[in-house]
Parts: sequence; C-alpha cells; structure tokens
Amino acid sequence: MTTKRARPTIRDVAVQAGVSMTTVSDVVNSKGRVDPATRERVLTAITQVGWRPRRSARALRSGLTGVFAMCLPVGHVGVGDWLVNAEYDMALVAACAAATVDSERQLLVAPRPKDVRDLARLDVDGVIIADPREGDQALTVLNNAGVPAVTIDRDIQRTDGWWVETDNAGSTVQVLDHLAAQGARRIALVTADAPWAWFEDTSAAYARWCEDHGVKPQVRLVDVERPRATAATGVRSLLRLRNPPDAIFAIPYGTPLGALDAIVESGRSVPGDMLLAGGMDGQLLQSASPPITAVDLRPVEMARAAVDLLARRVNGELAAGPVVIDTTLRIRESTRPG
Amino acid sequence: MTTKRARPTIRDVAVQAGVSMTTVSDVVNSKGRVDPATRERVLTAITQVGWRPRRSARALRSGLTGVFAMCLPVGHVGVGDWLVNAEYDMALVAACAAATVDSERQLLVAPRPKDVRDLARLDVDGVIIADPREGDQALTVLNNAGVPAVTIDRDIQRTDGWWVETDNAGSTVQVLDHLAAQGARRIALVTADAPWAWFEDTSAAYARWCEDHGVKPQVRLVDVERPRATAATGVRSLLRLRNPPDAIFAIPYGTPLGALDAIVESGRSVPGDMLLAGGMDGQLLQSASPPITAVDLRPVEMARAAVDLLARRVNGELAAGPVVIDTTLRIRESTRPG
DNA sequence: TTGAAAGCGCTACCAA
DNA sequence: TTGGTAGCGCTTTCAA
Repeated sequence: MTTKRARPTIRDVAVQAGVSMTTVSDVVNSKGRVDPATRERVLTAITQVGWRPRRSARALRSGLTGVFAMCLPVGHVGVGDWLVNAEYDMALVAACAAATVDSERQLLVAPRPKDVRDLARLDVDGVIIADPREGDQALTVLNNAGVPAVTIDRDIQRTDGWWVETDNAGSTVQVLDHLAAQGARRIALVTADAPWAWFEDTSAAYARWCEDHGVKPQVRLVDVERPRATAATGVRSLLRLRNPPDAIFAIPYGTPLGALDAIVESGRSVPGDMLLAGGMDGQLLQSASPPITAVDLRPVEMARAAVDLLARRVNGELAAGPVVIDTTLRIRESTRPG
Repeated sequence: MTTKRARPTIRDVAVQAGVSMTTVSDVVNSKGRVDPATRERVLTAITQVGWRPRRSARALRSGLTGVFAMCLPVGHVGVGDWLVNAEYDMALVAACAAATVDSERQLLVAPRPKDVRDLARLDVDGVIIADPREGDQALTVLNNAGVPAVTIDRDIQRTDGWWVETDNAGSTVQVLDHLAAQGARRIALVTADAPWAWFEDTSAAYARWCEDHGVKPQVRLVDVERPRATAATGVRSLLRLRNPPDAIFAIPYGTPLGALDAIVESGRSVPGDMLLAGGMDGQLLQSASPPITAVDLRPVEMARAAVDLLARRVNGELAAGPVVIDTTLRIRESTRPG
C-alpha cells in the first residue's frame, strides 16, 4: 500500500508511462523527437496521475520564468474628477493578460514601487510599462539590470524603439478633417501641458493642420488634476471671444464634459451651435447628452502589440522598431449637425 | 582576469562576504540567528555583487511560489452599454496587487480560461476569484486540485466561508432610510434577476424594509445586457401608474442613468419631483446631471480583505469566516430636494 | 528514438 | 552562531 499523497512530479508520470523523465519532458515541451505511440502513453499517464509541471522547477533549470510583468499606470482609488480612464486601463490589463497567456506565459501586475530599483527584483522575463513618465527612471533601472522592457505609449525622451504607440498625429488630422467636413471653420483645441507624447504629438499636429488650412490656432490648457472644471473655464473664455470657435476638440479624458458644461451654460447647443469631439473615448463620453464623438485609442490592440514586442525583445531581437497602432474615430451625435 | 558576466548567485555573495551560503540565506530571510556584524558584511556583499534572489530557486526549495493569482471578472473590450463598472474592477486589481506586494508576494492576473481545469495549472499559492458565478466551476476545480481560493463577493451556493462580501442588506437599508428621511414615501427598486448575491440580498432587504414600513414594494427588472435602456423602460412604466413612486433605487451600474432618462422625459425633475439613488458608485453617476447619490462598494477594502483572507487560508487556518465590508453612501444632489 | 545523470539556485536539516 | 550537504522538480547534455 503506497501512500503517495504529495503532489505528483514528472517522475511519477515517467514511472506510470514506463518511460524516462526526459521523454516526459520532451512530450510536454513538444520537442518532437518522441514516437507518437510513446507520446500518447505519456499524455495518458499525465492525466492519470494528475501532474502539472512546476513553473519554479522549470524556470530554475531553463533560466526563463515564463512570466511578464506589467507596471500599472497610476493609482485607482475611487471616484474623482479624473484624468484617468479606468476603462482604458482595465482593457489594457485584461488584454495584456490574454496575450501573455496566448504566448504560454503569465502576467504579473506590479504597482509602481516606492523604490524603482525594486522593479529589477521582480524576477520576470520582461516588463511592460504602461504610460511611462518623461525620462522614466523605471526604464533606466530595468536596462541596467538587463531586464527587457517595452512601454505602452512613447516616452518622449526615448529613441530605442521598444515601445507601442497610437498614431496621434494621424488621429488628430482625422478628427480635424471630420470637424471641417461637418462645417467647422474655427476649431479650438483643449489639451494639457504635460510631458506625455500624446499631448505633444496632438498639439504639434493641430498646429500644423491649422497652418496648412490657413486658420488661426486657439488652444486652452487644463489642469490635469481637475480636467472637467478647468476645461469648462477654458471654453468659457473661448466663447467670450469676438470670433468664438465653432468646434472644440478636447483631448484629456473628462475635458469634453467640461467643454459641454460651458457650452450649455452659454445658451448654445451641441451640435447645433458648436461641434464637440474628444481625444479619448469612454463611457463618460458615450453616455453624455448628446453622445460625444471621440477617438478610440484601441487599448486591446496596444496591449497585444506590446506583449508581442516584448516577446521579440526577450527572444533577442535587436530592434523591432516602434509599433504604431491606428486609432478609430467613433462618430456620434455631437458632430452631426442637422 | 575573471569573466563573471552571468547573474550573481547566493554563492557569489557568500564568497564575497567570506561566509557560507546558509548564512547569506539566513540573513535575507531574517532567520535571526546571525551575528549583527556578520549580517552587515553580508548585506554589504549583496549590494556589492548586485545579487537578487531568484524566486524560482527559492520556490522550488521551499514549496511555495510566493504568487497569488487573480481571476478577472469579465471581458473588458470596449465602450458599450455595460453592466460593467471598469473603475470598480480596476480598483480591485490595483488594490489586490498592492496588498499582495505588501505581503511579500506577487499577483498574477489570469483571464478566465476556456477550460476551467487550466486554473489548477497556474502553479500559484492561492487564487482570488472576483465576481464568482453561481456554483462557480472554478471553485470546484481549485478545491479538487488542493489550491486555496477565496472569492470577492459571495457565490450564493457556497457555505464554506472563504469569501469577502459587502454588507448588501445593510447598505440597502441605509439607502432606503436615507430616501425616507428626505421625504420619500413610495420607493421603487430597479434591479436585475441574475444569480448574484448582490441582487438577491438587495431584493430581499428591500422587501423586508417595505414590509417593516408598511409600504407596497414596486420592483422593475432590467436586462443586464442593456441596463440603461431597459431601466428607462421599467421606470417609464412606474411613472404611468396611478400612484407613481416618489423615489427610485436603481441597483445595477448604468440603471440610474436609464431611470434619469425616463424621469426627465416625463417632464419631472430630480430631485425636485423624484429622488434617485444608485446601487454602485462610479464616474458615470458622479458626473450625471444632477450628480447621483450612490453606494460606494469599497473595492479597495474588499481587495485588501481578500488578499488577507487568502493568506490565512494558505497558512492553513481552517476557517476565517466570511469577511463583511461596510459600504459608504455617497450622498449627492439627486437625493437632496430643495 | 530513448535514457542516465548532472545541475540550475536556493533553503532545510543536521552537525560543529 | 555558523557551515556542509542534500535535494526540491525540472531540462539539458551526452551517450546509447
């Protein structure tokens, strides 16, 4: 009477199947040097004894953990007048998890540590950093420790090409062209003066578009801590101009609502008197009255591309270039006059 | 000329400090049997050689991986007329990650696999399941595999006590009392007929409260796939009654907006003609016009409690009972008449 | 096509 | 208070 209560190991499988541990290992790792019949016996034995390989043993021997880590962008702690779009971040996390699983890996979520150097202690095969700050120290730390990393969104100081980004210039032009096609002649921009590529690219593309179309750019900046309220203030000042804009493109999440507040307050209507578009789609814009046209930043595609890019970097590819994801404009009532 | 380019191991530290590997191990694991002076030397050596322990080696030897997994509730794939509250889920994930890190562990996020049995193959010390379905197969699989698990929210079929839940009955009473205190005499409930404890507890508490206060319960059910639209339909039918309600408590996320749609459409105003409260707080309710009173389900506290509970279960405690978290009512303009 | 044996880095155990 | 050594479960290497 054998009392084998402990969790089965590869040895138990080998005994059960009447082969060596090596053969079992080769079967589960698809080394393709095993006779089909043997293979079948091994697979049967695996289910019979209920074996599941231990990641730690595998990792110790092979030198790879089979785990990617994802650094969350910021704190998510409650309801507030946020810049944060939780849907976007949640989609990012869920899609990264799905993509790592598809590549036979697992995804660790890591909060930003107080001490960035702790990032190098994660003991993973690679790290995905969402929404990097300018000159992000995390990247320096990881590079020094030899841990492969990629970012979702471009760090404006970086040039190494290991990131995934949306086509911000393209999406800006798309929005502005759409507004112009709907009859807008004077399109104002509401954005933030913060060191993220998204804001920089958008502002630059807006300035260029205005120049190309011979119109005067009108920009209002918001405080990223209070996007809605400060956007409303900015738009109020636009509406008091002698020649006010007839369309507003509000970039940071939450600012289209502030713009709408100011427009309604002035007795104007959207889209009748003023067109309105947002730079980042979300429930808040979709369920506004009227629903607001906005740019879908494709978090799912970004996440999948990031995992793919990281896998390439881990595999030793020297440069896979930045990956640029096309955005999609979600056209809603706020830009459909008449 | 030594060419030591490989990642340092505990042996390198031991050599550098002139002690045994055991001593180094004891220092980093705070075994407290090391002389303070030796300890100092070891710590210095660790930074000198830049050693960081490998989780996999540690795990292989100790039998514990130091990793918890979290099963995400549902797919997060884009903007829609959702029941899903991404802020809540994101807060859950972020707080779970923070709490596991505080307990010297790491958090893996796992999508729900096609085959639930894959959950047992995760090779982690424990699993947190957010938002379990009724009689969740995942729990059965994990139990059979001997993997400790806890859930966030109660599976109504379960009795083992390994879960964390909000005080749904208490929060319902709190909302109803608040509405009554604001002058409401006939409070209707908008909820869903879905097998989650949240809905069941709330409905039961509502029925009891109505009985206790001698008022007739009025319930409308929504389709969880289209909460806003179907809530509007339900509320419209309430407003056509000979004796319509003067307050509405709408539970599923998104339904307070549908209720508001129907109320405004009927020419009534909130809170002037009708009070309105929501069962789950979020940006959508906070930024509605008027801002809607709602129950804060405390995702951060839920997450921390879940990690704590799982740690107890992993440590072999036999029963730590269900943990009940008190909710907080966020009172806003929608329930402040006059 | 298969197997035997070494060893990945760490900690538990026992001895000093 | 410290050190030596065995061995966790797996994959790799080399031999058959």
